[in-house]
Amino acid sequence: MTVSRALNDKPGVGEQLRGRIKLLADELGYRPNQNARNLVGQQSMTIGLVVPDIANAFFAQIVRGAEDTAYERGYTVLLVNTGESVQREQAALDTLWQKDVDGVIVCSARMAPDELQQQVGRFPAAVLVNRELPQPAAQTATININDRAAAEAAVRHLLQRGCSRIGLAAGPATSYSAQRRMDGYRTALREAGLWFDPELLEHCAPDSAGGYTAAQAILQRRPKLDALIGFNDMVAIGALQYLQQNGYTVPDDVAVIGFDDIPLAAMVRPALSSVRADLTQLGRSAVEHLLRLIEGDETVGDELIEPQLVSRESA
Amino acid sequence: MTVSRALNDKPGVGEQLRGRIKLLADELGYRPNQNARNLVGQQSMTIGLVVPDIANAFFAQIVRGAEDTAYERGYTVLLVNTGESVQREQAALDTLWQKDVDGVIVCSARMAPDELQQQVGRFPAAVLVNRELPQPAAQTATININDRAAAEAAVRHLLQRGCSRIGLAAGPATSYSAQRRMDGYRTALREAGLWFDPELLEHCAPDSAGGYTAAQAILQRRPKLDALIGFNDMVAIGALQYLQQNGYTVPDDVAVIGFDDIPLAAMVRPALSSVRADLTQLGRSAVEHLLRLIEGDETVGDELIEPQLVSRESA
DNA sequence: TTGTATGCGTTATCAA
DNA sequence: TTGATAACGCATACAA
Repeated sequence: MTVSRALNDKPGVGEQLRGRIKLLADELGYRPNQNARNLVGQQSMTIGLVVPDIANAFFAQIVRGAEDTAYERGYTVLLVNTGESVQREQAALDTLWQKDVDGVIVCSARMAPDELQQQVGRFPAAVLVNRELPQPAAQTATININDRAAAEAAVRHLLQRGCSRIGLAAGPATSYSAQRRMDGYRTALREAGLWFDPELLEHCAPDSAGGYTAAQAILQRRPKLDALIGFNDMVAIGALQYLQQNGYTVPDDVAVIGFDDIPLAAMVRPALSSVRADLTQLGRSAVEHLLRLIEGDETVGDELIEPQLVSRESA
Repeated sequence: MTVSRALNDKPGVGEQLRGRIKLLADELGYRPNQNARNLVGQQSMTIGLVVPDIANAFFAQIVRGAEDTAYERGYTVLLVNTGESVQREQAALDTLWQKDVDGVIVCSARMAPDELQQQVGRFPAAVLVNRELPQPAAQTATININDRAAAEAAVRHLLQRGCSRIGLAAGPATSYSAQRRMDGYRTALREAGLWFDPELLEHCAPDSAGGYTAAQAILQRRPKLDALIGFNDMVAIGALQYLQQNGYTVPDDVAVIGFDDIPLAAMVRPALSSVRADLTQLGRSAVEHLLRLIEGDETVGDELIEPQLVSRESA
């Protein structure tokens, strides 16, 4: 007991004895066993982080920010990859719960809203990334990227350049992000007094092949297109390829903008303009919110990350 | 006790009682507490994974492969990011040890060889990625990418194309990989009866900026260069940019090859040839080796991953 | 200031 | 086949 007190800097130990204990512990390479600590029911100083695909740069950046912050605060991260499968998401949350994590951060889960809410409710604290909750729950916060604002920024930038026939390779119809970006797209057009032309919009897979075929489809319907927004950078780059292969000059004939600002965006020719969110910061912020929730702070609100337009050659 | 036996499918429980127990456990949402299990001294079914930078695609792929395999085998991965700092590497291994992990996988640590060996010796099992051990230790295996063979393959490919003045943007002088690749480079040249010209070699940071300046430096010394090998794809892409901006045609004037085959390699113009190792497979393999070590298999040997040349437009 | 008894949730061991 | 007891390593509550 005295040893425990000495090592944990708790009062009630003679200073000289404390010194001897610490010295000896050091010599012996003593490290307190975390499992035993957790068992007694304190904090486990561990948080769970659930991501669909760690090899995806988007999530990797978030993970990095989260890991860094957790480390600074003395927490360890339990990472689980779900491979976009609901079943594995379930299993992940089960595992984390069994390990007594102090809280979880869940990135864009596939789970249905109410099931997610229920699953996440078991934990002492939780932060949801890129998901909204049906009803706000205690001990839970959300962090979303302001997709509407991102899309609006893209449209306004193109309008300022003098574009007026702006296409949208909109990504998967089922994606929440895609829906919010479509929203922002329509809002910005309306504000500019422009009519929304459904023929300028095409859903597509969220990769370069999707962008390629979407660009093709839109241009066949509306050959006088003067700008194109991609659901993400890969889509935009696919569109870029189609345009270049079919005699359009970018940005003079058609300006192009993507989202996310992946490293590739700066490297293609012409360099791709993109609307970016600071994902490392998002990860940091997620952990900070989570720790505040863990500490019982009731004032933790949801956060909306404001993206910024990075203007390069393509628009 | 009977409950424990029933739920763990151990013999010594009446079948009907076992059934009732399982049913009830299910209803109650019972999940065994991992900390208590670990405390009793069984396996923790958890492995540690230490990487320098999870946001680096190279490591992200390894992590993904490792995570997948671990999940399939019922293990959970404790991920720790070290940010290329020796101190944090230390802290990471300490934390993992305190958590009673069954084994660790350490990716290209910065730690000095003997310190690494000592640190890693505390664990029941360990796998080192891209590191060699001073003296082979029990319960420890290594997985390395055959950098020498990779560099030799690159050089031979260039020789076959008719190149004979082959530059090397060699990466950080302190990197083990870089040293092995230099080795392979010199070996392949010697085999072809070519003299090694130190002026054709330039160390550089392992990113596109490094490649850019290295290309510049080498070309100023040897303007008649006809091929350039980058330490990795980012270096090669940086070199590509320098070449294009200075009027060289790739691959006609100067052929370019990189290493790693990151997704970006296929997307730049001209598409980059690269020597790739299957990193997801490496991650899978690392976990499989580790689990065999954990199970006490004495026959686990070191592994050497053989990379393959992916020939695209640039060489 | 120091030390003893107790309990966290699970499993190994031994008894019924 | 079932159940009682002890133990894992630590920290809380209480006694000396």
